[in-house]
Amino acid sequence: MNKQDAKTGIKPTVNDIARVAGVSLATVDRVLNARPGVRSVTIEKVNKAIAELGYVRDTAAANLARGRVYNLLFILPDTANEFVVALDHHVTEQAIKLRHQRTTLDTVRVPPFDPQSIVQMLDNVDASRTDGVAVFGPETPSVRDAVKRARARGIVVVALVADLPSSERDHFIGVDNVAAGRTAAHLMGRFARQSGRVLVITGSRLARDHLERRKGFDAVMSEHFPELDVVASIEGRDDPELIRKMLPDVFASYPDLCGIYSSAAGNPGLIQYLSDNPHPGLTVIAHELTPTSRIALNNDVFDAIISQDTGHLVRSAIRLMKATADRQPIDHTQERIRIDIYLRENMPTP
Amino acid sequence: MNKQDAKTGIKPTVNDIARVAGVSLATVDRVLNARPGVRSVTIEKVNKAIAELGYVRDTAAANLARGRVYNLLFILPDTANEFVVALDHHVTEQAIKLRHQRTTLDTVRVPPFDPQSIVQMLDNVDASRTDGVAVFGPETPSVRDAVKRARARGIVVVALVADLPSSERDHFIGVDNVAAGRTAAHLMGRFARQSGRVLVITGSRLARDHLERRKGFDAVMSEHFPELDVVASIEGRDDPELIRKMLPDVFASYPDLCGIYSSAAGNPGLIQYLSDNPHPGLTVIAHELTPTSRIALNNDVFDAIISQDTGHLVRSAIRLMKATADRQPIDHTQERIRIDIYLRENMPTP
DNA sequence: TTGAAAGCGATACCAC
DNA sequence: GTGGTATCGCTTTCAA
Repeated sequence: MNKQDAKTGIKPTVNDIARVAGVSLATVDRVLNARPGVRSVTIEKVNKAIAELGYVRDTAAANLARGRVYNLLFILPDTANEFVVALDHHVTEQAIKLRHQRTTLDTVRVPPFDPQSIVQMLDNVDASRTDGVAVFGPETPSVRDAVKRARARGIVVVALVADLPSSERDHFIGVDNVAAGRTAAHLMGRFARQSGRVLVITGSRLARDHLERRKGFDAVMSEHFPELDVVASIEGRDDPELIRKMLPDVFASYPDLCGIYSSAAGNPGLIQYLSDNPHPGLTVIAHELTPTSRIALNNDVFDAIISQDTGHLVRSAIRLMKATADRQPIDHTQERIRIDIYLRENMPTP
Repeated sequence: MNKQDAKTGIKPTVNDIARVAGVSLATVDRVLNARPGVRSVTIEKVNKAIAELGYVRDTAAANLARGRVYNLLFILPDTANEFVVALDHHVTEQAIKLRHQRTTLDTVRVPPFDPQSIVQMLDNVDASRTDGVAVFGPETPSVRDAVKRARARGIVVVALVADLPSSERDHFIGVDNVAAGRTAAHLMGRFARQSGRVLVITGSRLARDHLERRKGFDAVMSEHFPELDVVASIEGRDDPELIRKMLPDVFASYPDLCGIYSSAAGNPGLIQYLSDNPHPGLTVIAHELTPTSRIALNNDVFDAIISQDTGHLVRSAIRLMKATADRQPIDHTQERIRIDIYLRENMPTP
């Protein structure tokens, strides 16, 4: 006897649809996956059954039958800075974990601040071997076009950390950097012990995330903390050594410097300088919780750190690439990357 | 021809094990699932093949074959406070999402601060119908014992928000509340505009999370900010109306009050009072980002909010209960709940 | 244009 | 103690 009496409110399956629609399993599958070669009358019947039963596909079973494998690629800048190292680390970690879940993760490193390398990487991605790519890089016209080309080939492309809005990437995984800059300014304003000058250290004019932070920082400083004077920023190019060398001049020029906002990478240079030349009363706010910045926070060299969870960034990128590739819905609250504020007291244990 | 030549480095399956070990599928399964009735010699053979091939079970396939369904239960205090409402909301949200992924989620509400109701609920949980329970409640000897009994029956029990360490619960999902209290103190110390008195509003002496926060707060205040004097705390029992009524006396007693740390629930009462009786220069730090506290932050009634992500709490609890029920490994970095600090500038959009 | 039947990887019932 | 085999929900040849 057939399990006809499955009216029991349990989950309907493809078999139920086939029975109700009076067609075969194969036909149900054709309709379900929009495959050609089905009369529209039949399509109607099947769709009616689907709606009637409230059918929802069991993705796990589908992937099993299909032998579905997700091949994802991360394109990261080839810098030694700890934030990128942390991202890379998390990709590797997920890679070994997801190997047993039909997912492969690869990472390629391209020269930093070099749009052409990214373009080249993107153009080399083979749609038949790669389902999705996560890109952390500058937004230039050439990158934008390469992203568009990749997407046209059917590859899912997401922007990581720094957005590439003009490229029509599938998703952006990262924080609102304008808000991050505003947050830094708010903390600077409330923490600064006196009025005086404030220095901003930026990274590159090419980096969208850096520009946005700067913008947000300036807005809040001028609006809410007029007693603090933001002086011309220095461009550290994420280079610790360069930053360390630039600082003596800055302090010489502004004896009343009371705050520094390190909005990009290169923190080790700043920390080195400040450790060698202590400036008590100086309020320092930097980005990204890393082994080095963690120590600086513990030693009162930094007063606060604005951060984003690298593990979350990577896991979120993976989930979004898979969901997009499968045209599945997204849980936006889970994917929203928060702007973390860390003080000495609330750092997570390493 | 058989797919003998699967030496291609691809994932080994139960079939590969059976072939290599020279036994049947059924026997492989017996060994894999530690079922009785297999000679130790045979067990050896199979285990050897498993190790040799580096086999890892495909959970998706296993759950499909098994018809595995996860039935999980959340026990939450029956209060109208927004934090609990948010938790409840996320449980419901996940419930409808996971319904299509072999998972059912239920919530029961028990009277707040009432250990006996929790004990009753726990004792009534049927191990044959429920795989795991997440409990948010006070740590009392009776609750501790009920948790132990539930676990003895084979039910996974996790503590949510407030830990129940003495119960030997399977996991705790929540923040380090001592550190949260320390964080609040650090912010209070840096934000307070002058020296003076600081008030702490606690919830219940039964609530472990409240006690821990208080402990952390006091420690940092006395150690780092001696210019601020923490006065005897008031116990608000998470009751907005009660809190509102207690405040006039407090302000009368301490004209130099310069800070309030609202360490538990009941914020609406505090906000109401402060809106009716503005105290410019007063630094207020509260817990949990909710619709109400969000507005208070926006209106400068609150200076900062210490929070924990309710969506993350719920998703994490679910993942942990499932993983524990299946004896699967856990990604601790993903499950760590962060102590969030929110200023007006970095609140996530609602 | 449609259907029958063989899997995907793992489990479980029923024999021997 | 072991092995054969149907089954889970879905996909995919191969025929008809």
